[in-house]
Amino acid sequence: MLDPKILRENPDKIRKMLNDRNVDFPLDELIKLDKSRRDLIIKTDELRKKRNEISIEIAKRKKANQDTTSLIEQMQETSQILTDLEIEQTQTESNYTKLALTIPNLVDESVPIGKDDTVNREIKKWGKIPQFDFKVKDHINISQSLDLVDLERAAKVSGARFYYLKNDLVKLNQALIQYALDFLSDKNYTPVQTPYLINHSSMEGAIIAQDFEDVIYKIEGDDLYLIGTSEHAVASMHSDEILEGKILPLRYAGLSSCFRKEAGAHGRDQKGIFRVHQFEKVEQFIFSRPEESRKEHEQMLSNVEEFYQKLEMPYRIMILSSGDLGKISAKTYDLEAWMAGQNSYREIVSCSNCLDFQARRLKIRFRDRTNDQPQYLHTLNSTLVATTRTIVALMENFQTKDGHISIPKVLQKYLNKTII
RNA sequence: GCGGGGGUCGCCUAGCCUGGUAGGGCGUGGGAUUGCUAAUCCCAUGUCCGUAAGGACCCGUGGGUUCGAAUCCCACUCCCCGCGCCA
Repeated sequence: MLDPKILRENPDKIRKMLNDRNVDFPLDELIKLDKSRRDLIIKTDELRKKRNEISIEIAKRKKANQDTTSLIEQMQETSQILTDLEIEQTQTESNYTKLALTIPNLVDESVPIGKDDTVNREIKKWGKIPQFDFKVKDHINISQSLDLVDLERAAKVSGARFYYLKNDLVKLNQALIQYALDFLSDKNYTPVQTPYLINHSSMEGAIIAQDFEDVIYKIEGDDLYLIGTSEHAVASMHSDEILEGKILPLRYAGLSSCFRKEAGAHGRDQKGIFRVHQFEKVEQFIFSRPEESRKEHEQMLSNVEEFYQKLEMPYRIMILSSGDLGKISAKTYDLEAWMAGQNSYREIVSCSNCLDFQARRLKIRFRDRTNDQPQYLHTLNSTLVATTRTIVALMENFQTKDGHISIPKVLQKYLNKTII
């Protein structure tokens, strides 16, 4: 949700954003709805004022045993007009909110403008791309020969894009989670394992409606949705709250399984565990003062870099262009890890600043002193590790000549071995 | 799942029976005063509209009855206690 003040005072800023994002949106209709919504508030407020005045007068007269017939007649009349107006107001309000909830976030000035991912800008490369003196295998190959993944039976039991992890890959999955939690705990993040099912209003606060269809599973018969990431559950954790300014920034290390429909991804990354419906993720989530969110964003990214450097993982950092940017994000960095089996960089981390966009939808505010006007805070989120994708990169980059996987130093103590 | 009790403006609580401007305490912020970090007193402390003056809304949520609902009625929801089931 955008600040309605921008809508009123600077609609061109929004028009530019829609253009930059290459999004169709009936902005004029939203402006009109905002206007009529406010007009109706003024009208109904006036009527309620009148009603309150008469009501007080009736109470007074009743106490004094005076006649109230004409006043009650007036009340009846006023109430009738008010009821009609209220119906109109509720309708307008709901139309406004419905539409306002679908508008995407503003785009940060530092974001490259362009229609799709071809315009994403690389800003950094780290690490040496591994060279092999043998025929490189992809992760599917490796996991099959080491009996680490069973895709066929998963397909039988659950369908495409599901998997059974087996043997040491189960432990590697856990090792990544544990390493990530330790890593963030050391940086004073509060670990939080979230509910995996959340209700509609929480989900709608965290994402935009279209995404419900594309990525979110719904539980039949209940007002519950499977989270696509712990971000959804952590963001809504403080909904409808006014936080004390002094506790900011709030930094959470969210842990959860993640569930995604991956609608529209048919044909892409069809095989293996790169693109799946379920995986585990440790996520950085920050509630920040507005003036500090850009700094926090950079800090999150540098945490991510440190994490993957310690994992000895070659990567590059991209800034997503306006056309590729998620609707709720104002600016997103992706970390793309080198994947030897595919001979290319692939996305494994997404690091976003949502500014006050989610906070407005979820009504999360803060203030420094009791009598201050509460203001919306900023929310930021970034993958630290999404297990399956990082496992793919580890398998492919750390493969050995004899078909095994060597384990990066930082993970060895969690796995209790140096090779799989 | 069944039975019982509950949800009041950050926290605690009054008001509900008997409908008529939601009151108090604590905490917090600001101020006054006192030669101490204490005490006392005053003001403020939910949301929305409005530049403001001001006004409207707010008693878990949504309906209903009524001129008027925190209060009466219905449904839902969450919490607590007991029973049942259960990793």
